[in-house]
Amino acid sequence: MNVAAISEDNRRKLLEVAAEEILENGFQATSIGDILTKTGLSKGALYHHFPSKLALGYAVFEEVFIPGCVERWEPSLNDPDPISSISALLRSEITAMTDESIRLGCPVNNLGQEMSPIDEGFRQRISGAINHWRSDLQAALARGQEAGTVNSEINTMQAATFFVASMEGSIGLAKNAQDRELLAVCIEGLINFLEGLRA
Amino acid sequence: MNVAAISEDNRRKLLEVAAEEILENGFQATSIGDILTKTGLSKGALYHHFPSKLALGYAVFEEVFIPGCVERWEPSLNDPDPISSISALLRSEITAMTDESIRLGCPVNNLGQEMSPIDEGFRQRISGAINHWRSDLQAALARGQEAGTVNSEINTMQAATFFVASMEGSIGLAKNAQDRELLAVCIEGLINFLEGLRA
DNA sequence: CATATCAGACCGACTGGTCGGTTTGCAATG
DNA sequence: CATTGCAAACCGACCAGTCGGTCTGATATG
Repeated sequence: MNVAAISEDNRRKLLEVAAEEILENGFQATSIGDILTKTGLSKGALYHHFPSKLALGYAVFEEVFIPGCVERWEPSLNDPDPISSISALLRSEITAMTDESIRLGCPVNNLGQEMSPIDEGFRQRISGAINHWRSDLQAALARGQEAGTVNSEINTMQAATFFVASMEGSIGLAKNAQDRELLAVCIEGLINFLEGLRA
Repeated sequence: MNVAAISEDNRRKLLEVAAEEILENGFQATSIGDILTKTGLSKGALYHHFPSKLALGYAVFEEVFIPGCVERWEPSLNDPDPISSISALLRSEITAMTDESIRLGCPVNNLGQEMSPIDEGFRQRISGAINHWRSDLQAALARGQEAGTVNSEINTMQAATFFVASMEGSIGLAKNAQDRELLAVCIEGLINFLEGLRA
């Protein structure tokens, strides 16, 4: 492995450990020192790759958290019958989520709730990602309307927005309670909502 | 004003300033020093009234955040037609909330999202408060069923739980976007949901 | 009524430790 | 031999929390 590859490897390691720490403790309470201990790297390495803790946080968001979300949702959002495929995705999440991921909640929402009021850089990135999700979902519902799987009379943007809000709220409730059953109850509500949008 | 009253006054001042700081910065990022500066009191005063920062945080939750929530929701939860009165409450919140309160979100949920994974004391208090809210809402819906204002076939606990999740999610979305219009769109979804529960 | 006593309320300097960030220098590599 | 990549020592600021001491006013006593 050449030097450039090793360097890139160290950068990824920093990003991924930082992501774990931020998910566990929040951004502000995440310690640079802890990240270094866990990676086995030094301050020099970290500040070689990232100019500041804030820049590291932004990079974690863009290069770890967002790709993780996109990967999970993309298939359902391109399905001509989005209601069925999203319902299936939701149902699978109930059992697929680990206890840890229930306890830690949604990385994007966590960061948004913590940082939006106090850092405009985070807020814009997170708000942008959520708007992206909303409009992708809206587009999926609109395509569903054309394909005849979604009721043509609904306001797709309103439905997409409410869905995203309820989804994040559901994950948050289950996170606080540390209770998979509560997640299941909320997802049942979400699926009921989606089914109500059918043609 | 006698000594005991002044002392109690200082305790309240500490609690209220601490509440503001926690709401703005989160619990972990709240600095004891900042609270002291804003109150004009000293370390001695704070640690005379509260044994630790954590104990101060618990007291803020129980004596400031929770009473504020209860006060707002209690009337609607005792109404024989909860769907109408909650809908009215939600509609009034759209205009009644200040820009600042949109930016800062729900104190209880903020604290829950931040502290649940890392402090069991906070988690249990917050989880308890949310369960209380859920079961009060469930009871209100059940009374609505008896009074004939709520569809007798719905699962009241499931509806109450989904409502709470969606409500918190809606506030969170608007907080992140710092956008009152987004709050209005989400609340429209919430009201649609409630109207769907009518007898 | 005057004085002594004492406890609760409070002050602020100080402690050990952690924070994010900087600097310096060295080893490996192209 | 110049550059990249990183290690390690180091910096000042700030953190929560402690502690010795002071002040105030209520109560007990003569």
